[in-house]
Amino acid sequence: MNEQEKNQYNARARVIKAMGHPSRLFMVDQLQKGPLCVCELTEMVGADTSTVSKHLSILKNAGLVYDQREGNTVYYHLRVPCVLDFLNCVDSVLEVNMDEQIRIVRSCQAKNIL
Amino acid sequence: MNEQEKNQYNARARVIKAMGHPSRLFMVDQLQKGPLCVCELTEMVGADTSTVSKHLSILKNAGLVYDQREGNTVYYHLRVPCVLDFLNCVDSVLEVNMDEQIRIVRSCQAKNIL
DNA sequence: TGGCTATTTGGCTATATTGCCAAATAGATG
DNA sequence: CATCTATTTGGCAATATAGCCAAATAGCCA
Repeated sequence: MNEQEKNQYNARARVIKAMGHPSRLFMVDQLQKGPLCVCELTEMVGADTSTVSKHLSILKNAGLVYDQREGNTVYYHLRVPCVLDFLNCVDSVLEVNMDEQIRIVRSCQAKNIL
Repeated sequence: MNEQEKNQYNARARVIKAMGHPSRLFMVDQLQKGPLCVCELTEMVGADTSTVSKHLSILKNAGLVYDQREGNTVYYHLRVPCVLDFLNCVDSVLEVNMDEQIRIVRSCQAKNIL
């Protein structure tokens, strides 16, 4: 990894890291259906408003969402739609993991270890 | 987010978090071309072997890679190919961010702020 | 202006992550 | 068995992240 590659992977990792948190991932997922304000997301996530606001600013800094003020409520929009495929891929990883777990359990059962 | 949803997003976030590190992302990217041993990856990443080994175990625990021993070298394989699309999506986010930056700079130039 | 609601920011503690060194383990080979 | 190479694990210090409360800010409306 030379310097340029390092920078590139740093930038990429920053975007991915922004999604690597349950609440943030949930919010990104919800925003695919349409924009939501901080108060709605706070309600849905079930955490302190300040916490949700900070999560949103992380997503915003990563370029995943943008905000739009309307009166004194702020609506957040998903900026890049391809994030949907993201979740599909992650779910397929989880599915493979699950299959693997089942295979291991079965093999233990066959050997009478469990 | 009810309890079940919370568990689901925790599991998903764990997989994504595993990729949210420059070195790990780089390794996943490299492994798309084919399996590599720890020593090769260590060389490519340019960090301590123990560091690289720990990164690989994180990827392994997330179910993104699997390992296969051959003599006393261990080869790591990518387990789920869809991760390629992942990077494409991330790059498109970065591209949008870049465009945004340029737009902001231009607008400042137009207003003679810079 | 003053009060009201929505959101952001500052500050703090608890917890998690990172990366190195040193030591342990696994397998090959003399 | 001794030794060598490849890898993993333990331990530690530095740093980053998370989430809450309190305080500040932004925009309404009387």
